[in-house]
Amino acid sequence: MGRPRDSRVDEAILTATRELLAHSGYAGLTMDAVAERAGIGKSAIYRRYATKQDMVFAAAIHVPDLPASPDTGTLEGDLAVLVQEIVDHLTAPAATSAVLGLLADIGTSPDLAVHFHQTFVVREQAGIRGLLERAVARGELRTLPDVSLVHALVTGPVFTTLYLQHRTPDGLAAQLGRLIAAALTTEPAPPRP
Amino acid sequence: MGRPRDSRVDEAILTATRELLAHSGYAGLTMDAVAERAGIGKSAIYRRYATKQDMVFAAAIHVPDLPASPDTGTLEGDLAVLVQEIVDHLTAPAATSAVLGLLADIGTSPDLAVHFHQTFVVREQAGIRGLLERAVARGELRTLPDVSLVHALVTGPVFTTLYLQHRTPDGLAAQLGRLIAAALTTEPAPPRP
Amino acid sequence: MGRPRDSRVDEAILTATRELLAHSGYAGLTMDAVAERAGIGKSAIYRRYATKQDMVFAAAIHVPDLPASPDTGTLEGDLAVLVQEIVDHLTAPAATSAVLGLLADIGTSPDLAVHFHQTFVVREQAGIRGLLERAVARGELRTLPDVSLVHALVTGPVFTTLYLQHRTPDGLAAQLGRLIAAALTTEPAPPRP
Amino acid sequence: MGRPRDSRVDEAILTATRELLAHSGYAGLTMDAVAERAGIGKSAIYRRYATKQDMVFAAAIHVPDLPASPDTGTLEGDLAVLVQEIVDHLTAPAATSAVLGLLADIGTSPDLAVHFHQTFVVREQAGIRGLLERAVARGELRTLPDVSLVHALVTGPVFTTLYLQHRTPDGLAAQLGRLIAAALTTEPAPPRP
DNA sequence: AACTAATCGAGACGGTACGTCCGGTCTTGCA
DNA sequence: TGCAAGACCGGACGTACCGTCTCGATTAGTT
Repeated sequence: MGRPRDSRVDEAILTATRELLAHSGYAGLTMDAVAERAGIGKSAIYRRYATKQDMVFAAAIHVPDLPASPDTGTLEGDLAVLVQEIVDHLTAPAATSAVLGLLADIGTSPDLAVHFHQTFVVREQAGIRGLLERAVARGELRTLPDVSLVHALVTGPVFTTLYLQHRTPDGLAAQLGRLIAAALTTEPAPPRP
Repeated sequence: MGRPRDSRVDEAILTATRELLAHSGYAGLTMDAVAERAGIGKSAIYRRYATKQDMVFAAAIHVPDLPASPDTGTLEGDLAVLVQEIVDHLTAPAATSAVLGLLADIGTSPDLAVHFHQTFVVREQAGIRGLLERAVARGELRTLPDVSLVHALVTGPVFTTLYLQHRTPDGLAAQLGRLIAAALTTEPAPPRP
Repeated sequence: MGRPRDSRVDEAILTATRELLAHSGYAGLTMDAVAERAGIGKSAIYRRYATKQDMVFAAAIHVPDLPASPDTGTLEGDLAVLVQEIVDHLTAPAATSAVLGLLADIGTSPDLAVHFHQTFVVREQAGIRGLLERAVARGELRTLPDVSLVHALVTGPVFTTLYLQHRTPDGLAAQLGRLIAAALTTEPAPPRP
Repeated sequence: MGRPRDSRVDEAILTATRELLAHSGYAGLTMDAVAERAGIGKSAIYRRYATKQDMVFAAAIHVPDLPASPDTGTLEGDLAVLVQEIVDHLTAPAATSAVLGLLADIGTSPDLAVHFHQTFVVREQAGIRGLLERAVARGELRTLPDVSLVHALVTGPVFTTLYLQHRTPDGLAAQLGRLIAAALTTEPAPPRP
């Protein structure tokens, strides 16, 4: 009952957070600054998000009902599409500085850790599993590889490129798609007799 | 002139920092807490390190005169050894929480960014370049691959495994060595005529 | 036109305010707490009272159509009755903590100041004036003393006893009545020739 | 050990508090405003005073080593001097608004209550006791009156005049001295046989 | 043996962000 | 229109931390 939440306030918070993230980065983001820019009171923020981390997560980690990745017909194509999706997520101006900040703060709050895991690990691994099963069905793969390992191979290089090398990931998706497909389809050397 | 620095103070700072990093994480680490635990004054810290980041870097990022990775005779072996070195670096109790914190703070300080880049990117890529050149010399590779890409393939999955999946990287080195070697040695499909 | 105000709501507000005043004091009194305890909404309060001060005033300062103090036949007796009335007003559990809070907030709001003055100063001084005029008529006093001064002599000691000394004012009315009557009826020393 | 408190900071806090009290009153006084005006950090304030009340008390209730009131030779004169001292205390620009605010907040903090009592009640009553004993020794009084009662008679009317009537207490000291002396020296009517 | 100069522990300092709390206003839907 | 529920803005509170600074007390090397 009572007065319902004003959806314009929701929007204003998220927008202001994204703008400030893009402008000042995660560390330079202030709750008061968000409130002021959004033209709202701090209480309106804390009514929605318990901590700064929660708010940034909601604002920066744009996770709609991720549409299941399309079937491109080949393992390599599917992988390339998946990598490109991840790249697109992480290169959104707000996300870039937020992801690392949140990742660093995970040690502080178990809640945040669970939330992060659900979004990035569980969700992505589900997509990867589907993708691999299609490859098995097609005959590209003989057995289903370790999903966690493929997840690491897919997301890891994107992280390194963005956050360690600070390079623009142009062409990364295609390259990674090809390389990972090659790695997975190569027969491991049979154990010596 | 004047009184020389006390090397026991150096030790006490680094030890206390490592212990507190392992116990409270990067975000929970306080300069006052380090000083108290080390039994020293804050001025002794700031005489040595300009910022919290500098101190943590010195304490957590154990970078001795990296001994050039040994030649194991195969690309796969060399890659496995390299991955294992990276894993060992990052799984040191203090490093785990420090690396992400520092990475997140890089946006704040250009100095830190340069320092980090020198240590992680330049150094590792030099090792990778050598490793790949050996493989070319052996005939395992026909041409020298893009070093940045291989760097991403080598370090990225380690990051994902540790910081996203929060799994212990047992056996990761061997698996990654095999997969990356396979990916690099597979001939890319020739363009259709 | 529309729905008439619910008198049970009026009662609930006043009762809750008094209970909370007695329990938490003026500073600890919250509008939300009053609403919750009264089982009503905050709008019902603010429809009746513009500010917290107004509400507390209405709840704590019990001012009916003050029955003119009876004529006891002597100045001393009249004074004692008046003091006792003031004591009774101020020792009501809710009033004790409210009066000081309101007095302190007077600087903030001129409206409250006027309201307070009307209730405490004007009203009481009117009573005192009548009382003194009776004494003049009786011959107990030769001239009418300064009403403000007598007002200060009558109300001040009650304040001190309650709010500075935190003592129960047992017997205070009788004592004050006797002392003030004595002071007023004593001939001031004639100016020396 | 360590760096000693900077006495200029002490001064700056007290001065800023007094100025703001005189300008904005007790309710309008903000810790941030005090810090800003004093040109210091809030931590410097909270290192010295646990709460806003403590700070205001220290700043507004100017209580040096109260010099024992002089012996004027008569009870009336001694009383007038004492009243004037109290008036002077309370009419200091900072004190006027602070005293009521603190008095109102006493319910919140027992510490503050004790502090207040020590300063106003114990100290003043000690002065009054001495004054009355001198009057007994002189023969002006036959027996020592109730100190609490005289305390109420002395301080109460000042409170009423300042805080209820909002009048300037010109001439109040002389009037009160005369009236209270008269009240105390008048023989109570002997009980009828 | 005195002097000089830098170090040391302790802790105060300015500044800034945090998350909480309240007062007074506004907005729902029900009666 | 009244009412309960509760969201909203604004702004103060007291806490915590960073990096700087100031003490008095060491502790070398230099006169």
